Amino acid sequence: MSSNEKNNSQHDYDPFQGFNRSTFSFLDDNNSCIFNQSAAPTPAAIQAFDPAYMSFTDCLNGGDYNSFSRAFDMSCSSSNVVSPKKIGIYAENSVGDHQNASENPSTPNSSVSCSSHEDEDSSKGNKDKHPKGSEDQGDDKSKKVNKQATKKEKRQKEARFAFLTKSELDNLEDGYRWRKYGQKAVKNSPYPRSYYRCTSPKCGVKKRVERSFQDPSVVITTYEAKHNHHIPTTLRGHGARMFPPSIMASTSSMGPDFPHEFLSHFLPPSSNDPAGNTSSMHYHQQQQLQIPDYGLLQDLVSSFIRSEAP
DNA sequence: CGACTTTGACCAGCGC
DNA sequence: GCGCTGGTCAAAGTCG
Repeated sequence: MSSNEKNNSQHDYDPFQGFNRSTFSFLDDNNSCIFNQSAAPTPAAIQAFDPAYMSFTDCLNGGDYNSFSRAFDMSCSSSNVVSPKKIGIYAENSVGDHQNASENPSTPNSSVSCSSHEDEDSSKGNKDKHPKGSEDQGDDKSKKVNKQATKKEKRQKEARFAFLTKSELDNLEDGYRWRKYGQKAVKNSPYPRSYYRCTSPKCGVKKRVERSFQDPSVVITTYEAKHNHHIPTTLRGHGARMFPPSIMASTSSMGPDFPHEFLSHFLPPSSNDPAGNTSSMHYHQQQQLQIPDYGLLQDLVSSFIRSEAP
């Protein structure tokens, strides 16, 4: 079995494998930042996120949620106790809650925030969709019902990850090809929410993109499920330039589980992009995020590869 | 002409 | 039951 097949067979989406030394923020159920890039990971934190010790998913699923706070030296208040579900709530909340996240005073320098969860609690996300006119089509109806039931079961296992990114661009290029299938006005926000679906056949990955009302410079991108394919080799725009060639070559061999979007926020601008106008470029320009060591990225990649190796 | 976006309508879940 | 809201569909339009 190839490493790719192994990836595809994996059930748990472990986006933070290999990111034990990265910089990111977690949000709790109050969308309060419970850990951000300003807090240097402790050895315990590194251990907590080292795939050799425990995967991120395992950590989330573990019984001792407070190990998070210990691991990251977080001074969690009673309301900041971390739990997988509580973290996950973030991705299910309305934009108003996202706004709270972005306006949270505890995250003034937090440029990238993320949350994750298995959405077993996403009752809304499990709702069945009946296409127009399906009621008057006997067999088609039953087929669609079965299809929807399957979809429903599938969705219950799909992880969602939300990223808060500072960018002038709404649709951050992450290397994959997306087709917009909807846009909705968001309550209490002048900015609409856009719905995208991966254009790759049989890939059910979706993402929602919306801009924070409180901080319009913040783009909230929520990913749902994982890609069952690699990044397309033929990309429109500058997508393929988001990663330096060495990183692209490495990550493309990792399989679809690799969190390209997440990683992209930690990458310096690609030297292949003379215009430097990728979303990540905007991000780094605006936030002046310090990349402590470019080699670290290679380490992260290597770490991920090791964690995926049989 | 294919890929993609826009946009109004539809549907289901939820709270009251 | 009703209204609100989030999520999705699909026809029409746009673009390269």
